[in-house]
Amino acid sequence: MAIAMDRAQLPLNALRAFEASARHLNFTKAAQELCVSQGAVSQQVALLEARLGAPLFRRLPRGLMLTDEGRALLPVMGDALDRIGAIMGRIEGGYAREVLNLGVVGTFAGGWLLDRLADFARACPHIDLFEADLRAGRLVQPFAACVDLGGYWLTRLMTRPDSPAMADFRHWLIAAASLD
Amino acid sequence: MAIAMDRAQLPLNALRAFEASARHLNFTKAAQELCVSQGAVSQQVALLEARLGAPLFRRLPRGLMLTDEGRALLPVMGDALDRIGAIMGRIEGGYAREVLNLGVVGTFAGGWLLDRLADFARACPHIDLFEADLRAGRLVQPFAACVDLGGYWLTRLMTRPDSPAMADFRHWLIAAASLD
DNA sequence: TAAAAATACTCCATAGGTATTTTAT
DNA sequence: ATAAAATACCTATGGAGTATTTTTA
Repeated sequence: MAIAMDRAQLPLNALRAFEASARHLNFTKAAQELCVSQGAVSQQVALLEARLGAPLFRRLPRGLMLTDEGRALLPVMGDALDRIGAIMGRIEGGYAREVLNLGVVGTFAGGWLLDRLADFARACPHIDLFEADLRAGRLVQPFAACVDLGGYWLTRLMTRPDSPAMADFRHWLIAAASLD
Repeated sequence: MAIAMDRAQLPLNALRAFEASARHLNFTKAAQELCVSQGAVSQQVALLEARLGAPLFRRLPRGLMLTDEGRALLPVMGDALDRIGAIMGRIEGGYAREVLNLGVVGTFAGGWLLDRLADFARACPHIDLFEADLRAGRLVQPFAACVDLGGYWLTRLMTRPDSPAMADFRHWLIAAASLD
């Protein structure tokens, strides 16, 4: 696995411009969505491509085509922006008050636990957010899984289990089972 | 579910400043990590809090404590930046050439499929990236799941299945099974 | 040839720096 | 009293606008 790019250096605005461009396959339409000019989007994408050392699009007379690199980048950025937008909307709307954090091992999450979490979500509508880190020893590490259900998230937690912020989570539950 | 914040308006740099601050629980250390001044981080976080209409930290004499809102935001941002940094590193290193995209329904992915994908990854090391959208009719919609295994990703695809970009994916496979 | 991207040039808003004050225990 | 955050003020860079040229099927 290649070294991850340092997050301090990530050109986040350029990545957003890329994501919109890749969805529309058209810089002009992306610019409209982002409320900026076509030239601005073109420059941001060019900057990103320069940083990566690889083109993300092939420029065609009637729009754009994704390169393999662009094709790899699009779903990651689309997903990231979706999730960020969702949590921002939740917080803005005052719906991020109660948090349940959950660590799960193995195939447990897909069956027994998931059923019960659906019940739990119905029983405790005031608890808004579930987050889980799933690790499976028998697979190549690191293993992680994340699950969305109905606007609630089972997504990975413990991204950095040694972070001081993790010491203060309200609930901390580790569930482990071997259901193979 | 609250309305998601428009991605064009997301203050991405402020969100990055928040994420570093939340990990360190300290603006000064976050500033060092980001190679900017303490005042810059303080201002960015204040801007973000103003946008959200909610504080993300409680300021203490010896550092910071996350509010519920901050606690909800941190794992989302940490995860997003991890994933973005990883894919950027891959592309930068020239490891994003071949892409296999995969849609999966139900509990299929956790068992049968996952075993075979591990084999597949060994057999086809030149295919770098797997991506999957998992939907389960019996759960509250929308349901999605994503799985990381060993630096490869099974993460959700079809974020926007109607996007023109999706028409051009190299492989498109839908696997469905009822293994309950 | 036509639609859309690249580019050149300019401008300015905003992110950031420095220095100082305020806060909370 | 002290460590760290907030603030004030200033600077400068990078993001954005407009207009034009270039690209390529």
